Amino acid sequence: MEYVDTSLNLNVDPSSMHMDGVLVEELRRLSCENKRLTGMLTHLCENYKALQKQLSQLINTNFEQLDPIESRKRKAESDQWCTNKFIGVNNAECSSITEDSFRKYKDFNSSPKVSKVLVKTEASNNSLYVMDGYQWRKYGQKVTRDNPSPRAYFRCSSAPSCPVKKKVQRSLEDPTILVTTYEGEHNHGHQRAEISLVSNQREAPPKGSSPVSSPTPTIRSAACPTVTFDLVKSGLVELESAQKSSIQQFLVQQMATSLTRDTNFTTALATAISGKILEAQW
DNA sequence: CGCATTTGACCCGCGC
DNA sequence: GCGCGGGTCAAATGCG
Repeated sequence: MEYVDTSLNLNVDPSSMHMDGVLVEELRRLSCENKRLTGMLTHLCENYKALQKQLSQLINTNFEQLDPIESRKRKAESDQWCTNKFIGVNNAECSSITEDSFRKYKDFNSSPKVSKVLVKTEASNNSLYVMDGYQWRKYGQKVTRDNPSPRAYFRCSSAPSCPVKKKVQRSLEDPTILVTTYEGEHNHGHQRAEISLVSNQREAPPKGSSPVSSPTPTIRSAACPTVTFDLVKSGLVELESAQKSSIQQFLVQQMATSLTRDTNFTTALATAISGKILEAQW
């Protein structure tokens, strides 16, 4: 796995080298690394903006069209939302969604405990398996009146007592989109990373069925309503084999840039470096 | 043989 | 009370 080396060798031995040259060399190296990280950050921001724009457009244009049945159910859902609100379940907003699109999304998905995820799949893929990092056990399937495609029912099997359930059904308007409805909250930690991939074998479809639905990587938070980004469409992810390494690399880079953007971290780092230098000089 | 999925039967809430 | 539809159960089935 390729990764960004953010480590700093602070074990400077003054007796084994000339301090001035070493420091200049070190500063030069840090400067180069800083430039490289800045470049990565810029690239990351551009990708982020592009994704955000695409998501916003997708939500604005397609939300009502994707699942008109849901529009009819909104009254019932809002009743449930009131019940959930009474229970006192709160829900933090996802920072990755624009305020406007989130408001639309929140209106659409008006229950804090019931979150809906739209997963874009390949046209040839007709399975109802959605990767989200948790283990799910299918306990039922039903053809509903309003939608000819079957609805699959899953229970979270990551933990024995986890109450979370999910329903997966293809959108009536766009069969390549899986409408996944999560109910409840996980009472256990994530077993895998937030971004899950094809390699999640537990949720691989049974033998004989079509390949796992996929790999539109889903980026989600366990605590808030979730939105799936269609990275396939954006062109950021092209091949399944490339997905894992690119996403892992992306995560590492994101962590690195997050650290470098954190003023507390950089201050502490500067203090540590200067402390080490002073210590070495003494 | 154990485990997960499939699928028909059953349960339950809601509207009339 | 009855019918309808969504949700769940559990026996059957299949696979490693």
